[in-house]
Amino acid sequence: MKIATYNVNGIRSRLPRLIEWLEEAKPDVACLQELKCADEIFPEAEIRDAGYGAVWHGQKGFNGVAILAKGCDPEETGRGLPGDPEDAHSRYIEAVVGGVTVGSIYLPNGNPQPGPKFDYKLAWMERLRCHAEGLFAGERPVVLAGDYNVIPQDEDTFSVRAMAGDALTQPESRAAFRALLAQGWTDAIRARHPSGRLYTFWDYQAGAWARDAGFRIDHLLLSPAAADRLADAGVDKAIRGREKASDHVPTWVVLR
DNA sequence: ATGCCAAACGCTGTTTGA
Repeated sequence: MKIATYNVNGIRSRLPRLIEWLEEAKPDVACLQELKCADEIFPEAEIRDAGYGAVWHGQKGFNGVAILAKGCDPEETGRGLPGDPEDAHSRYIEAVVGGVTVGSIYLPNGNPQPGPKFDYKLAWMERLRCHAEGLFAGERPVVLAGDYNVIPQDEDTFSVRAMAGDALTQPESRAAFRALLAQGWTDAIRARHPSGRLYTFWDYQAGAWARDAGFRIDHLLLSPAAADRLADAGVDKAIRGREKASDHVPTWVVLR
């Protein structure tokens, strides 16, 4: 069972690239982020024609998350991260597919920091930790996949110095990510590739792709029951070099 | 210290965000 996460950066402008990747990579489950479209204009028909059922939590202009499942409809188990009824951002959706609970996460970027956006990021991470604790306690296979907007360690960025002031590398961001992992989740890419640079994002600006100035911010966290089944994990790096590419690339695991 | 870029929105540029 192949489960992928892909921040598409606008599902309508990315649709040909998304369909192409679905046909090539054939994930059983695809968690999408940054749909940047309202619920009523989600391209359900095109995705169904490509062989995927979907659940989505959209938002006009920015944010928006979805879960796609090959040959079936994901069974939605939640939308919106619990813990703050005032939070109107569409950044979390959860579903069960083939006995695996899957969460699609679009964690706040948090820049500029310090400031209210960074405070929102940290509060969101604490809410995620609380929700993840409940999922973890269920002792079932769970995959929390998405754009975490956290560079976990120095080797996950092209330049520690360039990113020193960025919300993605702040000690508070890293500590919150570690607190989540400390519940017992497995960072699948690092479990499979303990060392080396495996970036998942390259900025559109300043020729970042051409000079391989990327970072690793798209993660798949596995509960023990899912980690026991981990067969492979990887990053579809070449996708970034295509015409009209997202600034993120698909990142995936294979579970036995 | 700033802009580099891209998408959405909606209109020939502005806003938002990464």
